Amino acid sequence: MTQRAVGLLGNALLGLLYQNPSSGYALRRVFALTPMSVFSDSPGAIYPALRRLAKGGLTRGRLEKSSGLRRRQVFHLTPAGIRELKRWLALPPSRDEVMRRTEELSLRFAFMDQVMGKSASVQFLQALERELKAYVPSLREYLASAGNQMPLSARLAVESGVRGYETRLQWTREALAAYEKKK
Amino acid sequence: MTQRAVGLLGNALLGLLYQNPSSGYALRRVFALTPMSVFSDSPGAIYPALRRLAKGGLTRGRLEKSSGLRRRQVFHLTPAGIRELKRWLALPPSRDEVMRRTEELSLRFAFMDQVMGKSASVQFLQALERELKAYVPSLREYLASAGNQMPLSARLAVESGVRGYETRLQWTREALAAYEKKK
DNA sequence: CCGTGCATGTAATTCGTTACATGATTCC
DNA sequence: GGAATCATGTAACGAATTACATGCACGG
Repeated sequence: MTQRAVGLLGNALLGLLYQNPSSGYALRRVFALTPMSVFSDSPGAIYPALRRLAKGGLTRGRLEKSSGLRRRQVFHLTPAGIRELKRWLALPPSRDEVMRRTEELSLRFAFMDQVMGKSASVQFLQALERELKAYVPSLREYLASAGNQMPLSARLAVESGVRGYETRLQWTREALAAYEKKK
Repeated sequence: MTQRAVGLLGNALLGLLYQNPSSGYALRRVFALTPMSVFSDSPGAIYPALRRLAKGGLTRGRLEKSSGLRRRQVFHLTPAGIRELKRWLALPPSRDEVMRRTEELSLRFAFMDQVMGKSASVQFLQALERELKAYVPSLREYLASAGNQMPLSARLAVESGVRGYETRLQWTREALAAYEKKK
């Protein structure tokens, strides 16, 4: 049982490598140049993470000598790596993630269609909608009861957070509609 | 020059202690029970952070013996602590923060009225609006150009992120209007 | 007397950040 | 020949997570 967690960065790397085997440098550029910029593109984060994945048997690197450039290693997933990626993607969105780790949920969902198929994506969205529908009202209640005694900027800051969750809830509905229309 | 950074958690603690001196336990409960739950309420995070602040001369603890409970330390800000808090709050929202560290911006803004006054809050919102107005279109462009080749769930995930920024932009306008009305 | 809440802490481990270091190639 | 880009790494440090440990007080 290789039940050790690989961390969020590790899973992000697995997801990207599933789509196409890449070098560490190519992965860094994805983090630097696309909206996946939540992750740092620093070599001190990426290369050790890639090494951990390889050491855990989840990826394997192939040394490319062909191009005239400096030796460059292209990583691809092993069967164990694919298993780990699927295990992670199959996790339903937890309450805790919905409340404080939205980034991780977005990342999981982004990979979902390709790796798990549309029906998994729909199930994920339905579960997410359920959780948000339960959470948003409790935040609104907090704001209604505690907001009056708060300074304006503090109240507005909380309001901004609540609006974020409400927007995400609205988004799940539109996303579900998009999957409906596809069929 | 005590120019060492105290970290996001450190600044959150300074802000809370400015409002009212508290024990570590009381601070933990704030993180556990209010929407400030982005921060962990684990003792392994809070107590070492409080100790760092005290060691840096930013806070001082007073041992309370009065209550029958176990000895309990109530921390309050020193003048240096207030200076550090104000220095942090005076930072304008950077592009990088707008893109990837929204939490920190929200936290700064939440404390702003009390510590820096309304005009600082308004300035902060104006700067934030400027940055968001510049950033959102570039994200929309990315989505328009790269979105077509992406799997549906990936495109929707990016869309969710963009919507978040758009919601925040809308919020800055309403927040500015709220300050206008107050005058 | 046992669980729950108040209250504070430490140790091991893991991970990210910052900064530094190296080396090849291409373009000007 | 020097800058920019491709490409990979390490070392020192800081900080969070998890898990454990302690101890008082109160209600049932």
